[in-house]
Amino acid sequence: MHMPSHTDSPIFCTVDVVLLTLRNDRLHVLLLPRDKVPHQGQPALPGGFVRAQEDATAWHAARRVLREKAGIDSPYLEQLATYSGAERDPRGWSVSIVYYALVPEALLGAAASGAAARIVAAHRLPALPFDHRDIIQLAVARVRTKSAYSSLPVYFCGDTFTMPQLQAVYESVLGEPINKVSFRRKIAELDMLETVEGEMEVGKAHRPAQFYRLKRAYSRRLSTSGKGLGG
Amino acid sequence: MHMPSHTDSPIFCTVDVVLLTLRNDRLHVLLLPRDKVPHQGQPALPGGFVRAQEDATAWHAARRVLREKAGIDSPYLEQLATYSGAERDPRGWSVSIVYYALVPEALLGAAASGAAARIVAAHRLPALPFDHRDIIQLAVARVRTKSAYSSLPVYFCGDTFTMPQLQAVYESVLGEPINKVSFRRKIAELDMLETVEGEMEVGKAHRPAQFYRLKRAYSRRLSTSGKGLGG
DNA sequence: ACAATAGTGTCTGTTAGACACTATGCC
DNA sequence: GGCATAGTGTCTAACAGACACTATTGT
Repeated sequence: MHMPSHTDSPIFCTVDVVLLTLRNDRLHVLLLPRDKVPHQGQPALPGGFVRAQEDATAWHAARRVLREKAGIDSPYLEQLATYSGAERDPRGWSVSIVYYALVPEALLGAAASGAAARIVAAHRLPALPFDHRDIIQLAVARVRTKSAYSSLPVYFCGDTFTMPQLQAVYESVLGEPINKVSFRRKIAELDMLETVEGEMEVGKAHRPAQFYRLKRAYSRRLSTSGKGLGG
Repeated sequence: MHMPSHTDSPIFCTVDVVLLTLRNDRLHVLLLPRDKVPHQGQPALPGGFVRAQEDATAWHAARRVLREKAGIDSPYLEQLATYSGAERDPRGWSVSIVYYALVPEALLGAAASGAAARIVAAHRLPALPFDHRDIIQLAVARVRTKSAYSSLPVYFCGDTFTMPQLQAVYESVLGEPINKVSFRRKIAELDMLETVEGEMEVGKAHRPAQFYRLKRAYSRRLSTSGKGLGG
């Protein structure tokens, strides 16, 4: 059986994670200072080598990296794309299997606030090493596209939320206002939410809003409607 | 600089290609007998090791593999997903960056008919090694989804085609009939086709159909409409 | 009572699909 | 002329967005 020998195959295999959250109604991404050369100390996507002994799959490697480097266990962690080639990393021919995660800002504030973590606006990225800028832009594009016809943005919310809150989240992700009636129709159509009985948002000087949560069946799952939302 | 040493990192990196075409109004996939163990001789997706010295990126590796193993240069070759893990290949921890290609049946007949190439219906797959069955099913699902709102199926056609031919292609890919008026409205909306002046389909005992081709600007590019087609 | 936002009923313009009609080749 | 399919005009039902109205809190 012929396989490339280890000496003539300097391909190294990594995972990178684009962790997205909403802050001030804008998509933000988590950057961490690189702990290794090249670009040591510079903000970059959390990433690391795949460890064949430890990680069952690249998905598990991404989950481990996110946990080890940012202390975050994201409920939503999905493959984005794989970047590869001879030129993207000065150390040699590299493969980076990239995942994206969506988390509520609250979860992120508690966990990743240690170290020198930076949460930067996705529309105003600083200079980034490797092809991390392209990667983030693809992740943002993917999330926007998917959000138009699915329950994806729910992962930016906490366990419970009101309709106006959820609508604001969708509007932030899509970057445009959504008709209130249409929005509620679409969400009802997806049939993924249930009311949190009795619980109401209180303390505001107006009619209180009903709290909702994802139905058990849809938890950690993705619901899609045929037609798309907003626009 | 710490990198995993070659000895403790037995990860090997491959590409696989799902080449899809339409035959008898059904999606079919190209399978080739494996030239190496394991599963030597069994039909499987064309694939091979990434060659760091030769391939600029995984995309180039996929193009090379398709060219070397099937003699095909596909105009459409796009990344599908990356499969990885310790269990999927008995040789060890593997990464397979998977691409999918769309070609007209005519192009395929001429090129890949050598050797023991098999073109099998995607809905009746034989037993396949590794996770190739899952991979093909993902590719088919991806093509169906994308076809509903884009010009993707045009890649199954030759250089020129009539509207009824194109509609039949969309119907085959989506697996359901499409309203003729709606279809022509959508295609016109995409604004990606131009008439081939004068050229008409002749020899049939009925009114001849106009031939169309992709506009130069849209050649090799993908056009998407907001709303989706058919259904 | 009033301000402010939650939530709903309804109207209207747009659009997708059904249907029917015309167009144009071969026989 | 008859048949078969290409291609188009038009009606209708479904749907998304606009608007306006009611509901319910705090002050």
